[in-house]
Amino acid sequence: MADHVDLVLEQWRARRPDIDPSPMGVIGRLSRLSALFDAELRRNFAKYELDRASFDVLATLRRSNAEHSLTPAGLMHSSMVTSGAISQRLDRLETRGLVTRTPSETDGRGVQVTLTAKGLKLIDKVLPTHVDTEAQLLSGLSTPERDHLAALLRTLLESLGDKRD
Amino acid sequence: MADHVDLVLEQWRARRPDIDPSPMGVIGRLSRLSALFDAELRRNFAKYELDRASFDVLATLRRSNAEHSLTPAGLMHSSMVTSGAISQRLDRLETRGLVTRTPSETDGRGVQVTLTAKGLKLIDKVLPTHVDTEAQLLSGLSTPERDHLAALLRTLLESLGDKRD
DNA sequence: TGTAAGTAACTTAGCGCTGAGATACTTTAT
DNA sequence: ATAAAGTATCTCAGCGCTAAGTTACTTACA
Repeated sequence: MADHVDLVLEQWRARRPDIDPSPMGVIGRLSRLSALFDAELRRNFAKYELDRASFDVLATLRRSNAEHSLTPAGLMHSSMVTSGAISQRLDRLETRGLVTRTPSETDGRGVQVTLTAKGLKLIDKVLPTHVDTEAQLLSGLSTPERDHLAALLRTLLESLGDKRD
Repeated sequence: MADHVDLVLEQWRARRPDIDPSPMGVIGRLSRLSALFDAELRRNFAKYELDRASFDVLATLRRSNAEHSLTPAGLMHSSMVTSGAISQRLDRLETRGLVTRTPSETDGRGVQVTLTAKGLKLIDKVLPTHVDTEAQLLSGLSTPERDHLAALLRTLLESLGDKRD
């Protein structure tokens, strides 16, 4: 049994036997899987005229609180993109009537982003199909394997300083 | 102990208790790690006036064979991007004198891409620092944990049809 | 042999993101 | 009270990618 990364590792060992390429065995596979997952999840989003960026914002608002409401800064922290990207995502979602921007009552600089009824309806329709797609993508592993994988990835994230907030 | 994804899972269980969000425990962490790794590797590439795209091409040529030479199609298959992206990457690398494009002798449509001496020197300088950076990123796991993680990721890649070629 | 289908590489419009910077408001310190 | 520093959001030029389409060549077959 061998995947693409096994070939790459073999090639490196042949051409540069002085270098231990084993870290690529983890990081190469991880980034390859990430790309494959992304492509597949995108196919599902497209059925609902969504992309990853829009889905991320809608889903983050949906799960955040009962009001489905956050600041742009809150969305930024959750999404790992810059503030400029959030502004542009919100422009698109606002144009489509899926979210609203309301000035903060307490802070003149602040804005509150809230799911509209239309946005709520859409994300609640897409979410189950999204989770189903993810489950499909993981169906090559048994449940204990999946749990073990999640635990290893969590250890790694924690070692890199990933925090709850 | 909890990472950012644990928080997300809790939020989903609170807002949508009818949906089992556990697939996100794997896929969410995986894509988060991929983004963190990418950012850190980029910092290293930047020291050598490289980006991920250029590094990928140079490294693929370096490990491919003794001539350090492939077709654009070969580079495309290895890199998971489109043919248009490869054309543009090669434009940039050719302009910098790191690779050459030579017409194929047997196929009038074909092109052979080869590392120049300058390109070879650069990739051989960057490669050890790249692997070191990767090893650093994985230092939160023990060696057996790393091996186990690589094995689980390989199983998953194989289940998704990832092949050696 | 001629032509249709297939293949390799390239071109380009459009897209979303980054990084830098601008704007407007708030907090802190004097 | 006022200036300086800090914060929240937005704007925009530039970048690399995708998707669609083009060009040039090769292969298969009628």
